[in-house]
Amino acid sequence: MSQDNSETLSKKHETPQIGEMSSLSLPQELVEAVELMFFAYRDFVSDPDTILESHGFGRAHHRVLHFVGRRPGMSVSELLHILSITKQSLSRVLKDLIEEKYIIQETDEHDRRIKRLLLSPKGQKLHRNLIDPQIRRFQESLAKSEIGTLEKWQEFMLHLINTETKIDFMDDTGRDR
Amino acid sequence: MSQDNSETLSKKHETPQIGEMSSLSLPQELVEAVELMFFAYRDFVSDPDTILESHGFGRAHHRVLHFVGRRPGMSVSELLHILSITKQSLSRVLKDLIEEKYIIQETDEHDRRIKRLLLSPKGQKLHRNLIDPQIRRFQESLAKSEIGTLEKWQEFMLHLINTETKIDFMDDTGRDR
DNA sequence: TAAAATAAGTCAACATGGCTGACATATTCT
DNA sequence: AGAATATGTCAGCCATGTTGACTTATTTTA
Repeated sequence: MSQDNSETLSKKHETPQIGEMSSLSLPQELVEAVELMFFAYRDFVSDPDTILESHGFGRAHHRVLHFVGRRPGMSVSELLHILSITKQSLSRVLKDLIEEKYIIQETDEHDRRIKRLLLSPKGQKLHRNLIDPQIRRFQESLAKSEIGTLEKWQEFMLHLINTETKIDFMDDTGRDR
Repeated sequence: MSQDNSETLSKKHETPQIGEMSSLSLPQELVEAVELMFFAYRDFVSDPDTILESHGFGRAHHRVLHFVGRRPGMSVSELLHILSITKQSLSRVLKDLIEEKYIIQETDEHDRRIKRLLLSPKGQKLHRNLIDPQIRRFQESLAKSEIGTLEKWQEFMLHLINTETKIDFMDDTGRDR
């Protein structure tokens, strides 16, 4: 990825560039960064789809498996909060996962209204199969990158997220940075 | 529930490789990276939603506006290819954008089957309003990051995407062919 | 202890944006 | 002339988001 240019876009149409028509021009490398977000995220999440499909699950199931796997014993409302979806949306996928015994519910011992969510061994196995290709993709990318890339990438990605989300994320990883 | 396993913050580059392993532990910082992808992408794309909503549009409309804006004069089939969706899916949103005059179609002068897509001034303005908060988010994050962060971030993100997609991305930025 | 708040679950309806299959039309290529 | 290509359309299915209204347990509180 080199930078600069934007004058060398000798395309088929004589194209009015966005920057020219607007009052101010945009930093071109950040417009490209917007697209990097789109493409990288799309390809990154595409890996687990085949596996999910063979189980009759979708990405919503994946997310639930992931967070329950990462934070075993979390309550339904904590899960709702992290996912930022409604309980009716969650309900559909959570029901599937519980019925097919990927996720186990245990009533909290101190407050019997709360149900703690856990992955069954079956659920752990699926979770692992889903995350493996994503970890591998990271490792392959890191192998092609300079030393120190991961740390800078992490730093930048963390800055991109909202403060409220950041709190969730910290809670989720249980560490402070 | 959130009692957290140690994890040495030192040498992150000696991570266990996960080639053919069954129940070994995963490199924890890469599991966290999976979540950074999820949270960062979600918050990143959340910015334009309010604007879109006020126009009665969704994210699908945004993507079309974005790529047509970035690559004016592209054909419908080129757009389909970049978005990796079916023409029936595209049709719904493209129809809206054309009817409401955000996007203009011009028949190609040499092959009258092909329709070249362009943003109208109205479309350019909306595109600009949609991308502005995302650019701003990047800039604010960069301001908090070390020098050289963007380049390393870009490098890593580019490595994450599939080869086929990479070709699209390059074409899209009109460079390195 | 009765009332209120909380946690979880359910039903119903609706929106968005993916998908497939089947066709129609205009245009260009062979 | 016939095949291939680019675009568009109809119809329906599916996953996953939304809102609103309501139920059932259980715990907290006034």
